[in-house]
Formats: sequence, C-alpha cells, structure tokens
Amino acid sequence: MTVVGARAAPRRRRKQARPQELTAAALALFVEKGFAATRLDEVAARAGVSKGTLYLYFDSKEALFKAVITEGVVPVIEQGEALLEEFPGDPVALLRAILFGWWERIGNTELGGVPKLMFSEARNFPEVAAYYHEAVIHRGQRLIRLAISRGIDQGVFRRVDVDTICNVLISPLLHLALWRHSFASCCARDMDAERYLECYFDMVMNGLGAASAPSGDQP
Amino acid sequence: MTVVGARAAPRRRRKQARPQELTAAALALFVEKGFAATRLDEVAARAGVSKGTLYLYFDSKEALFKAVITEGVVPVIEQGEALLEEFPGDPVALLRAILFGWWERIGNTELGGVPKLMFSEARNFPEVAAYYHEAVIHRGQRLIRLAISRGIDQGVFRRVDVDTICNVLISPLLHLALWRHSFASCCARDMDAERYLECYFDMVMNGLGAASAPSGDQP
DNA sequence: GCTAAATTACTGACTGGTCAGTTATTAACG
DNA sequence: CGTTAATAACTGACCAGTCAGTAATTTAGC
Repeated sequence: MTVVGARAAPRRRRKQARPQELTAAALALFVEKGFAATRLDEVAARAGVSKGTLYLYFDSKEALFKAVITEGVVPVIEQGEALLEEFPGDPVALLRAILFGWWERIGNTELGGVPKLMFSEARNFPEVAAYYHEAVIHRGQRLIRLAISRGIDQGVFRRVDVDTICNVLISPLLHLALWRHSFASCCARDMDAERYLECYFDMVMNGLGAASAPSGDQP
Repeated sequence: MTVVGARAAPRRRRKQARPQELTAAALALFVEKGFAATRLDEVAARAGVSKGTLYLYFDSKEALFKAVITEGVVPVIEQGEALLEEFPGDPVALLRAILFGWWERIGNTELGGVPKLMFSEARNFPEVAAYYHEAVIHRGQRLIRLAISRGIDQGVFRRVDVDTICNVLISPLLHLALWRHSFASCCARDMDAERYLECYFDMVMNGLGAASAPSGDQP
C-alpha cells in the first residue's frame, strides 16, 4: 500500500455539524426500523462517523432518541403559532393554511416520520411522550381549535364540539404521513397525496359548513 | 421443602389451546413494546408456558408475528362483508354500521392494537404488510367504498372522490385506536371515545350530505 | 515560515450483558 | 411402559457502551 489510491474516508473534523447530522441519520433509521431494531453502528455510519464519535455527542441511545424528538418538530409548531397571530380574518383560509401547512412543513418532509415514531415508542418512553404531548400535540390542537372557534364566532362554521373535532381534523393528515412511512414502501400505486388532501379538505369544509346544520343543536 | 407448598405451575398438557394463548400474549406485547423490543421469554410467561413450548408451535419469532396478524383481523373483515350483503337500503345506516362496527369489533377490542403494530412494522416485514394490505385494508376500503357509492346512487350523498374518501373516513378511527395504544397511557384525561365517535360521525355525515353541495361539481 | 509540543475530534477493537433459538431431561397421560 | 407435551439449562450471535490509541488542528518556540 503506497501513498496513492482511494483512501476510504478523509476523516474530517466538524464538531459543529455533527449533532445535527447524527440526529438526522437517527431519525431516518428510527422511523424506518423502529428504535429497538436500529443499531447505533448504522446511525453512525449513515452520519459518516464511527460509533465512538456518536458517544461524544450523546450519552446513550435513549438520549439520542430524545434529541431527535425535541430538536425536530417544536420549531414548526412555533411557526404555526406565529401564523395564527398574524393571519387576517377569513377562518376558512386560516384553517386551510394550518392543515396544509402541517402537510408541507411536517408531513411531506423528513419530519413526516415523527408521528409514526412517537406512536410506536410512546409507551416505551413515557417521559418523551409526555414532553411531545405538551410541546407539540397540545399546541397543535390549540391552533386548530382557535381557527375553528374563530369560524364559529363569525358564523362561517357550524357549532361543533371544538375540543374533540381538532383531533378528528388532524387524523387524515396523520394517516397519510403514517402511510408514507409504512405501507407505501410495499404497496405501489396508492394514496396520491394531492388528491387525498383535496378530497379531505373538501369534506371537512362541507362537514363544518354553517349552511348545512341538519338536526337540533343543544343550546 | 417437602411435597406440599405452592408448586409454581402444575404443567398441564393442552395442545389445542396453546397457539391461541400464545398469539394473544404476543399481540399484547408486540403492540405495547414493538416487535424487536418484545422478548419471547416474556410472551411465553404471559401465556403461562416456557419459551421452549413456544417453539413447539411456532418456528421463529417472525412466524409468531405472522400468525398474530393473519389469525387476528381477517375474520372480522369477513363479518363486515356479510353485513354489507344483507343490509337493507339506507346508506347512512349502513355507513354508520360499518364505521361503528369497526370500532366495536376491532378498535375497541384487543385487536385495536393491530393497526399500530402494522404501521410500526410494515417496513420490517414487507411480505406480511403486503398480505395485510390485501386481506384487510383493501377489503375494508371496499366496504366503505360500496356504502358511499350506494349513497351517491340514491342521491343521499354528494358526489365525492369515492376511491380516496374511504381512506379519509377511516382515519379518525385509526387515530383513536393508535392513541389508545400510545399516548393514552401517559396522558390522562384525553380522547373520550364516545364523544369522539359522535363528533366524527356528525362531521362525516355533514361532509357527505347531498343537501349541502356548495360549489360546481365536475360532470 | 518551520518544527515540535499540546490539544482535541475521532476511531475501532473489545467487553459484558441480552436474547433468539436448541437440546437434554422431566413429567403427564393413555 | 411408551409417547409426547413441556421444561430449563445451554449456546452463540449480536449490540450498547467503553477506552486505549490515532489523526487532524492549534499553539508555542525559534
């Protein structure tokens, strides 16, 4: 072996970038295979480092998991909250912006696997789940709830059970994101996202339409 | 230690009952912890046998997983198909029977964890996922699709994208089932099922209501 | 500017524990 | 007693976590 030839890896020192590269690799693998089935050697390799390096930045596999969750989604929720503040009157447009924004900013990005990961692992990591519930789910519910309430106040939406319906409304988006990271891999030709979103939003708007209140409302 | 005293386990021979007891135990643990994180010793203990006994009935951990999926849900789908055949005219009642029937027969039973398990493990077991897709999901979609189509034909429902909407309609039920087997454990006081189902069905019926068709339909 | 010493990011072989799968043995039942 | 369901001790592969050592970079001395 002489000086020439393809050296396998040039071994760069990039202390700043490492943690993000590692959490990105970990997210992809945790989503694909699940937490327990993911090997840290694999995470490190995907980030272009050795396993030892991983342990320079994270204390344990569980710490890596927590970092994946905490650094990932919270900023997006904050964007959503900013949107709500500044948004002009129309509640239909607001609700559309929130729901489609969720899809564009979370569902249709690398973060789209986070819901699958959290549903899968919530019972194995109750503290992380509690944090996620408080920092992401609860605040996301609030966004939708406020948009719906605004619509009801303005007479654009029917009177519905606001606390409950926000969970109903997010369901089809979650379903689409889950699908993409599970069955989509093995079932070609299913779930065209654009068509799905249009169909979904069309039904939601009709379901909320103030014009079509059919039966007696409780006062 | 003499002959008397609490013998740990009387060691009964019950060849007939074992497989079902083992798959039931495995289902519960796979759903709770995930496939990879579930130990076979634990499955066996929960079924009241030793690990060796498990291997008398299943060739491998993966074979046990397949058995859990295949034996579990298919019969219920068949019940649903029978329902569709015999059901009298009213499409609203039919759709309600299918959706609420799903909740009563699957979502709200031990089988309610199967969707979580399949979403989690689909990419790790593509063949099982393909089977499940064909034997359960596809046939479930068809049930809903036919109910919707019947409603459209009778002028009770709006003209909607039938192929897509069946996935939208099942989403809130899946969401509720997933929730029960994930965050529900660590977040007390959330997702009252009865209220959720009523709110959901109310919105669906308004979303499909022929009376409220608002904008131009394509011919 | 050049070299040597000091620092620090990084590596990969190693360890100890865990767990899927096996096998020798035991006990139930006819 | 013979058959077989069931067990429990065993094995070997695998993997999270460790650490002695190496390579890149910075600093000090000249």
